[in-house]
Amino acid sequence: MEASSNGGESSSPAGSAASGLLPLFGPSPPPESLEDKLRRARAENRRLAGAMDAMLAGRPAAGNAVAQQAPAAAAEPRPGVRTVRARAEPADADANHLNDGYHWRKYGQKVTRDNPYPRAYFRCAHSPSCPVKKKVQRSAEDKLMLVATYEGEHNHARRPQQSEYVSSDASTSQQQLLQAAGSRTVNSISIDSLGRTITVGLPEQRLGSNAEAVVGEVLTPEFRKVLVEELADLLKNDSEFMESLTSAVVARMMERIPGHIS
DNA sequence: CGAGTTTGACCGGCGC
DNA sequence: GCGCCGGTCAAACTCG
Repeated sequence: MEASSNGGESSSPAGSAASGLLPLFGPSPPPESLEDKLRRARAENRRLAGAMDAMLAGRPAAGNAVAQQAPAAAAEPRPGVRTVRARAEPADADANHLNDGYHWRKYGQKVTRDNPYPRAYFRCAHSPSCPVKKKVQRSAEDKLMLVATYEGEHNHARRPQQSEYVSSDASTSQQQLLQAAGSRTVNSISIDSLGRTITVGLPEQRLGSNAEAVVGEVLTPEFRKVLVEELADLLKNDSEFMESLTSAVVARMMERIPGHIS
């Protein structure tokens, strides 16, 4: 899988100064304030996870995908058809695959006239009960940009999957952590999320300690909050994401203006 | 051995 | 009718 190839961007590339890593285990606050903090963190975590879920459910692509309306100048969008653009990992420069949390079966590939890169055709693996199809093709201008076109709506839940987005339960973090625990010691933990690798550093006093011993402490709402904040930060600083988000919002608003012709 | 992918063939819509 | 093109099929193939 592309996520495990670790070829993606990292918020704190391995080998960089420790200042780039997020301190996880600061000096312990008094127990009473910790409870409050945990409650707050839990609530915020739920809120962000919910917002993210809503965003992703509305437009099926996750990964580092950015869903957007069809360009305003393009032909009127067909109902149930959504276009999603996503930056591919450089390590996957040849792959036409977009991880969006659903299970797809490829049923064809075709070179089209206006694009030197082949277009791949996928059907939801739940077909024929699920009618959703998608087409994935690299952008002719930017070969690292994948353009996916989704047709139809899934009539089933996403499959549980590692390396997707921060979920509201601990399983994702746990899987990553157990992976980390496979090694004797850890000084940072990398989590692939939204197609990016987020590296969270452990404080000095934890360096070299047994990974399994660290896992229990790291599986906390605090840790997950750090993850969500790191994710939000990544997206905030991603000009491409912000640009696409802005155009999507503007398109939605224009749709709601009576008399507006898109 | 089953699930998933590849790839050439085939089909239908569309413009000329 | 013909050719082009996008989309789909299905047999062969690969991989775990």
